[in-house]
Amino acid sequence: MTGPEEQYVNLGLLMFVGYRSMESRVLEALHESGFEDMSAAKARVFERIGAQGTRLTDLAEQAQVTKQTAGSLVDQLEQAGYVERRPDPSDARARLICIAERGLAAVQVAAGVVAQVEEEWTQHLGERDARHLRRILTRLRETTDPYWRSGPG
Amino acid sequence: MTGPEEQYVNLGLLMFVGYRSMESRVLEALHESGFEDMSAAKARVFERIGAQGTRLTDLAEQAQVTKQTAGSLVDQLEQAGYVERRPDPSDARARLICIAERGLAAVQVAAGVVAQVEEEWTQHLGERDARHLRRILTRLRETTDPYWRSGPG
DNA sequence: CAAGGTAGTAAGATTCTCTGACTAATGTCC
DNA sequence: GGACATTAGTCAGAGAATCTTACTACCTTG
Repeated sequence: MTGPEEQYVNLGLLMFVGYRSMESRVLEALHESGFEDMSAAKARVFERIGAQGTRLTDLAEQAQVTKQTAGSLVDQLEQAGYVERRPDPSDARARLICIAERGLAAVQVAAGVVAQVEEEWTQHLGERDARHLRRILTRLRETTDPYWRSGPG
Repeated sequence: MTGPEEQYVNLGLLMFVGYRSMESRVLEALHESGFEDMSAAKARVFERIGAQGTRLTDLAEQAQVTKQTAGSLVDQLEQAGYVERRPDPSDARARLICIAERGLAAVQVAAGVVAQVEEEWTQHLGERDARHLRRILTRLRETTDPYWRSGPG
């Protein structure tokens, strides 16, 4: 009780700091690599597109924005060449949002930065705690992610 | 390629899910308690106000927005009675943003929800992993939080 | 086929956020 | 002490993100 005691910080805030750090790093790298029209909001939708394409409604739910917001962001991503909309063979109302050529290039850059940041974090935390962190956060997701395992398989 | 294998999710995204969950819960409780004019953006600034008051520039830095954005949010918080600006005795240019009466009431509600959510998380993860999570995130903050330990003591 | 639900779009307002330019107080360096 | 750079904060205006309400087209179920 005498030293420079660490004041209490809630877990949500602690996660925010880490999340925000990763986001900034990725966005910064994208801007430097010619993807200057990528923004945080667009990236939050973009990064949730699955390999076989994802419906707008699912993107909206995962990113936790309304369908209209997601739709507007996808419009911009489409015009910028990051994604394309294809008809969904299983439902004529729906369309699958798929990653287009420019999007693939961005994904590669982003994946590189993510790997590097995670490596830096592992250096700081140690292999053991880094593994722990991933495992615990993954388990936490079971209670905090409304979308978790309700998605389209 | 056969089972429902857990697909790789980066640590930033994992933290986002947890952070967002906490934020939603707190905001929801505030809205139900008569603090309907509180928003996520305002809360992100508000929750960083220290016990002795905090300067606008520090709030902006911690919340990772510009001074202008923070200033605008503080204006709204002030008009809504959550905070008040007082002269900073140590610098006539600066003012200390302090939590006002209504703000204290909101803090109490928020603190209650945070405690409850953390309790739920502890139930899900187990005491041991919950402690681990806090410890690891706190340590991670040393590398990810640009404001960390650069603040006004 | 009719009724109700789901996928997505349209229009418009509000909120958040930034850039650029500015004032006033402080700190620094001779 | 005075010139100059720095720091705290505000003003003005634009752009981005987000929401609510309302709508169309398609699907599902009986």
